Amino acid sequence: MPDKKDIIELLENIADIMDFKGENKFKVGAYRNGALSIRRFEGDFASAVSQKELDKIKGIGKGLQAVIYEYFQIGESSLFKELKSGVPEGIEQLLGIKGLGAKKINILYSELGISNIGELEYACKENRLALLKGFGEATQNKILTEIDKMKQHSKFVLLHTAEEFAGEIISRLQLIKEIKKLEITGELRRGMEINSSLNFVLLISDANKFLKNLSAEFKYEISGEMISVKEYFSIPLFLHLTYTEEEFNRTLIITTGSGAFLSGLNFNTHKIKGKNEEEIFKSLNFNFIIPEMREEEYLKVKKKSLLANSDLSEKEFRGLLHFHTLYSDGRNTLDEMIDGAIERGFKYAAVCDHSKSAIYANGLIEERVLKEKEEAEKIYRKKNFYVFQGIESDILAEGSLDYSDEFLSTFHFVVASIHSRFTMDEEKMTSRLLKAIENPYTDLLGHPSGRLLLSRDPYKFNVRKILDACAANNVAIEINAHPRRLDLDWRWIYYAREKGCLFSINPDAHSIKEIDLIKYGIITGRKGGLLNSEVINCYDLAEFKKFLTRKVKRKFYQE
DNA sequence: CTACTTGGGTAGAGTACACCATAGTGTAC
Repeated sequence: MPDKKDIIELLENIADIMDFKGENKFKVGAYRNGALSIRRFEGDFASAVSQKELDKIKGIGKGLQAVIYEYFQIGESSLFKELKSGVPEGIEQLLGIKGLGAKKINILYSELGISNIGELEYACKENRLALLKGFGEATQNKILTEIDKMKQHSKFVLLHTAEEFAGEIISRLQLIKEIKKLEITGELRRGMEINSSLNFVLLISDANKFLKNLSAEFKYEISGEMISVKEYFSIPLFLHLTYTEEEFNRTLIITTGSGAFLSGLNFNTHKIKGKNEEEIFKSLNFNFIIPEMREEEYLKVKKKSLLANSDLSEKEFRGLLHFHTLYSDGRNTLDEMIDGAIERGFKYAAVCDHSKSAIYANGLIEERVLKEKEEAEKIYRKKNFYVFQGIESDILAEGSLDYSDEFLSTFHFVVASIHSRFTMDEEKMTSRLLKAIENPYTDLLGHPSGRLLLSRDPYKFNVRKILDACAANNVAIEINAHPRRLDLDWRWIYYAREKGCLFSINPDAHSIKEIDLIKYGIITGRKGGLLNSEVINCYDLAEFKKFLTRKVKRKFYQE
């Protein structure tokens, strides 16, 4: 039986091909919009289909209904099949290249017969693109750079993907009874934001039997005590074999790394001995350091008080700050999001939908803000759970936020973030951010660098100046927990802490499920040694209210 | 293609920016 996800994918694929073929852009848009409507549809999709009730979903008209019903009935779409015939498969891949859209790809295909990335790269290198009408040297170079980046990025996966992979490996390895003990190690154990390989340490009882059983699960190569599985995931998998407890612990430390960290501590790997990691650190005259913090950056920190092990954990989080709802581009109602927060043990929340200039995200004009605020108060009264009236206000090109000061003053909590105009020189971007930080109503600088891991570089700005300004202006810094962002980069956390900055770790959730992404932000915070006391989400309700009124007066709900 | 308004027809996300070409298009957010 097809499910919601299959239909969304089908509609998006149809839109892509229509776009490539130069179909009417509103028709293409209708398919894209239809996919979005279904993505946001809250009810039971399968039953809506079987009850023939799709016409109740806004954005799904006659045409799309026919496509969906057909797909449910016969498992395919005749429209999609027809569209697809004669379109090479690589076209989809080409759409993934930044700077290349349907129109340009169409020209490349019809003029030069380019139908995949390999051919495109070759044509660029032969200078054939620059000769086409509408193309030039700059475009050609940009495409080459993008292809290069794609190749680099394909060697990594994001943290949550690595975790997913690891889960699959663990469930398969658990079938092999010669494995007495198993532990994740390497980049994933250190909570790195991107991972280039998966690593496990195994304690094995019988090597021959183990290898025999392993070959039933994986195709592997063996070299010394290390087994590598190359073509199972997009990144390689390494199993490090040990046969005694002591060996297991030593290997765990060595493979956890990082290499630079261990050599910086002058860890003599031959001398490593002990029942567990704590003992091993102790025997070498070091305090135990949690895996996440075992990085080169740790060794560069001068202020001793910053080097205590991070005590951040999910159970200390009381405030769910910065999340979205159906009002802007979220997939759940405010009411549902609050239920999600309550279920997860949060004690209060601040809804921060997009502001009015975020048109692409259905941002809120003043009138709609008022409506959401009203609802927030209602929910607060009904559920006896504090719902702060927040906003994620766009930082405009020159640094002002996109509501008047008067209007801004009516929010309980203001996140300021950049969502457009990323390409500015460092000086301009820095002063743009500075102005936003100096705005008296700004409480939090959202995803400070704008990076999208493995996809978009951070914008250029003077990070030190910005972190200094956050400290000076009492503006907290976000560690956006979305695995695509993990922004602020953990490498800057020690510097910010030294300056006395406060932090806020937020899932930027666009659905109930995404609230759980907060754990990746916590891992990232732990990498910088962050303490609960430095994270405003760990404040209790009274402390958080106090934080909100540290600079400006704010009117909370009347008791 | 969809929604809305009207009973057949029309509008539909807005905008900055890079690039190529020297006025306009394509793309991304």
